[in-house]
Amino acid sequence: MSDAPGRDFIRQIIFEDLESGKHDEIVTRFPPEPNGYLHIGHVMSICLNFGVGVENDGRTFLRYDDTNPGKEKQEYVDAIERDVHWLGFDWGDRLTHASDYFERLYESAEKLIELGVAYVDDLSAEEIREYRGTLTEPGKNSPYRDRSVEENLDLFRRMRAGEFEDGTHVLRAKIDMASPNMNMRDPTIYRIRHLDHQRTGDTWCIYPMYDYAHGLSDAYEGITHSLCTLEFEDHRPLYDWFLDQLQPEHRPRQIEFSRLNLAYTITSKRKLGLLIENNVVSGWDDPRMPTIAGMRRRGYPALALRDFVKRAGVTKKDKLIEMGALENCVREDLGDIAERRMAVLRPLKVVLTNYPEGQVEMMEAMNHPNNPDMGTREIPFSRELWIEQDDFMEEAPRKFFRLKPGGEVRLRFGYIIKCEEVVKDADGNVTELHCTYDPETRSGAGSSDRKVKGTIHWVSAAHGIRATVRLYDRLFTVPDPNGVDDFMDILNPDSLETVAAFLEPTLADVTGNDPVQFERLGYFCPDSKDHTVENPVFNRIVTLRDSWAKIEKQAMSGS
RNA sequence: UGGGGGAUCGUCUAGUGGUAGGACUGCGGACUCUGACUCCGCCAACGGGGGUUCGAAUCCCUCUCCCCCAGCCA
Repeated sequence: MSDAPGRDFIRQIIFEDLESGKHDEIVTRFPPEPNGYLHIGHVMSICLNFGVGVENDGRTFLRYDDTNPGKEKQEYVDAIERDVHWLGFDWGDRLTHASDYFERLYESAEKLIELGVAYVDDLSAEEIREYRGTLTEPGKNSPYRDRSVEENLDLFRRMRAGEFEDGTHVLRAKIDMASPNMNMRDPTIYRIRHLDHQRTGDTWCIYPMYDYAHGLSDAYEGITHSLCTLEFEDHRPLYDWFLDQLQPEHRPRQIEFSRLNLAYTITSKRKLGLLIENNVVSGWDDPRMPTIAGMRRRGYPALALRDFVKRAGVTKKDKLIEMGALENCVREDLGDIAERRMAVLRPLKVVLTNYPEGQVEMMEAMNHPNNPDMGTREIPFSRELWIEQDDFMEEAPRKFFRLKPGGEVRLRFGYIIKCEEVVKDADGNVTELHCTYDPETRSGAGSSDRKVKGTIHWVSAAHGIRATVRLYDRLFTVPDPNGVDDFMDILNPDSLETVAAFLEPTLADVTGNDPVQFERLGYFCPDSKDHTVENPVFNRIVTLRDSWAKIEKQAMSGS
């Protein structure tokens, strides 16, 4: 690890705190609320918090911020643990919950009352809002603000005892109703919720608010650096205020960084939930979702995700990162590790008229062009083959290196073939190509060193495996859907395309969901939910870079 | 017309008074039994205006733009 460049502003602060002796151990925490699935934005936070811990031989807690029963579910708790582990991080025995501290938090709240800096308010939610004032006008004090310590204590204990209905009382911090910072205008500390909590059951009917519970939980765990996103910046004075009042043994410091936004995607848990409710996607782990579960199912490697957020960096500037940056990381990782296979997504029949009927040759194919250690496999070659519809053009432009009438092309790991005849149906659609092959040009062993410009992939018609392949695209049509209220209007109708494909036979019995490259097409993996040996279902993780597509695009816009 | 933050190539990011660098994208080329990979090259930025200084992205003044905050959500 070298210094200065490469160290973001948070790591710089931590470095200095270690240098100066302010801390001799770094303790961080990743504190999700279990009210939804983790998404790409959380990957950033996870990598930062756990990364900083690992880099400094420190400790990192996975702490559930479960202070709001009703919104939180065990399903989400389980998903979060799975996702963090999958990303490659481990919290050891440091799995905690804000709810672990409910008793301590309660006691501290009584202490705030005794200190005279907290009071029970009888105002309704609506009245509190009215009393709060606006961004430009100060608020005014609640008529209940000056109750005695005894009265407050009595009321608060009765709140806990369940004597009051939801919404009738809250405990508030007594700070400053005229503060220019809205968070300091006597924020609520406890509210009444006669609701079972997923962990504490019916033990409590009052629950602490985030601002109160969070800083103290940090303190209880000895967190040194409490890293959160920018929108909590003006909560920091309140975070510090609680610590000032209660003087816990450890004093954590909150530092804020900017969220990571990905172009053409949303990360609001609420909106993601709506996509599911409206059946736009199949669930939290739909491969189009920006959730960790979705990206995992899509086939994005954990390493690629980690690399991506590392490259995005930690700053305080709003980010809207291009999709291409993520895709680049995915390709970069997969390029080295994914074995190559052949598959035809949109089949067109080719008949080799001079190839003996019934003959089958086994062709040797490299599993990876740049890494012989990954071995070879054998693929059957026969008289009738599938090739990609896109690999044939009847009237081809000059730069088209694939098959055209009278033209030649190499079949990858096979022979050079020549297109002799185009067979069409009554409507003029091309249904079949009659070609001849050159026996001297067998891959590897060929006696001819003849070269042709194009090489295309293929699958033997008699041996190909039928499979469903799902092709994914962005979910939205605009770069920043976060800003759009009715996001149903900007959905990409083509975010999922399903095709019936033919796969080379070596793909017949894959069971895991290891990624492979379908040569010339992209990276694919068996779908973790729907794939079976009987009914193979593959997801396209990401396409390959396609410079031909660019040429085509230019030609289209140019003419 | 309150408060808190932020502005560097299209995108992300380095830089802390001394040649504005990297990554992604884009463009051009080499190579190629994947139009992939790899390699080479190119385009491209300090929000505006003043000031201090031999010298400013960096310091000062000023303006502009963007984001966040009025939950008994986190």
